Amino acid sequence: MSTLSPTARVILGLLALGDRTGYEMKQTIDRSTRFFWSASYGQIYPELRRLEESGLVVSRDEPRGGVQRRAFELTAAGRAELESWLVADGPDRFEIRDEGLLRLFFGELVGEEDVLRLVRRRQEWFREVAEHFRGIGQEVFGDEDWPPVLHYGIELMEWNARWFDAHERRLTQDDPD
Amino acid sequence: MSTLSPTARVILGLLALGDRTGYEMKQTIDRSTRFFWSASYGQIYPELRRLEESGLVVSRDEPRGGVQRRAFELTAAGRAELESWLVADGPDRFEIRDEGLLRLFFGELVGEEDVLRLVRRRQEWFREVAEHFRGIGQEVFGDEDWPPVLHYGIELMEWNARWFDAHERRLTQDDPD
DNA sequence: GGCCACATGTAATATGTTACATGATTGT
DNA sequence: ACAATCATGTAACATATTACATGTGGCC
Repeated sequence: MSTLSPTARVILGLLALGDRTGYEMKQTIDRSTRFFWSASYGQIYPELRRLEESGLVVSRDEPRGGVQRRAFELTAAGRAELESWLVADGPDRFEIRDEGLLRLFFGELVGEEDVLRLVRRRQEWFREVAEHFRGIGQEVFGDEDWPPVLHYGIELMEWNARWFDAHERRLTQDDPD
Repeated sequence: MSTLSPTARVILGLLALGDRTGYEMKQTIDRSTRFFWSASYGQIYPELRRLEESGLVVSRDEPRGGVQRRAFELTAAGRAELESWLVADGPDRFEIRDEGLLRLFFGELVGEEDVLRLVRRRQEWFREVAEHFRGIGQEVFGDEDWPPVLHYGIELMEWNARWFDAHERRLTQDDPD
């Protein structure tokens, strides 16, 4: 019994939400889960094959005109697997890789102005990403309710921007210059 | 000219901050950068060898009694490489992998009570991690000033806990049950 | 004719974790 | 005697990105 990778579970989830092809899943991922769980074609297609081999999904060819197209759907086993993951109690993987924080961590090795430049770039970047997320929200959901995780993403980016605002103030205030 | 991986740069940075052996670096990483940039022995030791091959660090044997021990230090080239990274303008890698958010994303596939259980577990978990970070701060820095990134980590965990508090309220309020 | 969106897939490479092997020293 | 800490390292495996190859169909 090989435990499924989180990426495999994303795929099962996307099938449950209505996606049918690898291409579609990649698009959904880029518009929604990418921020907290990304995946590339190089993962998606091989994973779909593995999932079919283990009987959690089935596929059939459904070309659109001359464009080849393979549509997947969950089997009963796949749906069961998905649901047992969704309600499980186990610890969730939580990882951050943030090169900017790394540079801030090593800030004492460079001049104050360099740290300030870094801090200001981050404020800007986080605000841009927040705006980008809002754009996606408008585009995909318009005036309907936006999904909680989209709000989470926007608010997290804004929190970060504010944290770096505050950090800039700390740096400029207690500095004799 | 092979561009250095972020992990290689962490190593250069830790050398600049005073670490000397792979073991020491691993410890520092586990106590400080792990939260936003982790690394295992399986990365550290091979990376040190590569860095020495490219002339950015040098090592010599410095056994402590009978315990073998290899102490590294930055070369001029290594220090230059480190500093040029620290002041560079390029975009910083920023990645999150959060399985809990993934489950929240798929929340509509399960019952409300299951989502609520997930949300409450996250509140708890984020508060525990915040406490864990505070513990590290006390242990390593005591009453001295704590580094900005440590505050960042604590505050980020607390922000998360509060976000999930608020989300719980949203779920229980506009629910007819 | 040319570009973009749709669509699938692989190979090479990069990155990272886990488990294991080895052994000295310190403290209980 | 034994556990914990100091210390180095590798092999197997897992995970993920990038670049490439290939082709259709719709639109301007």
